[in-house]
Amino acid sequence: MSANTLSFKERCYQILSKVPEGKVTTYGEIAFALNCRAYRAVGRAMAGNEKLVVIPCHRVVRSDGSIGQYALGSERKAELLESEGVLVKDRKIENFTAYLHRFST
DNA sequence: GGCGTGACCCCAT
DNA sequence: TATGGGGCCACGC
Repeated sequence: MSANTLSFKERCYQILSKVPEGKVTTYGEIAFALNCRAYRAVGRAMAGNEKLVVIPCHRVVRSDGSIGQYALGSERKAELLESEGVLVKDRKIENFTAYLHRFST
């Protein structure tokens, strides 16, 4: 219920918060977890993130395995992912599906 | 109240 | 395999 009172952005942050360190997720997965197809809206929610320090938005990548964009720059995002233990090759995640975290059991 | 944009995704060529 | 075009939802003006 309380989750329903949260805005779309807040829900995105909550789901993203469920992603453990060393793992990554995709915009589509987050949208799917919200029972919506608003993958665009998820990106917009992250783009306007003012909780950059609180929300690990750098763990969100594209379904292609590409890093995608980032508030501090895609390069910075890659550095953070590598720091998390995720192997990044040419701005793309190696075996990214292995690091992909699924919200459904 | 309506239009355009965006840290995207999928399909067809 | 790479490139282009269309479509989805939420937010700002």
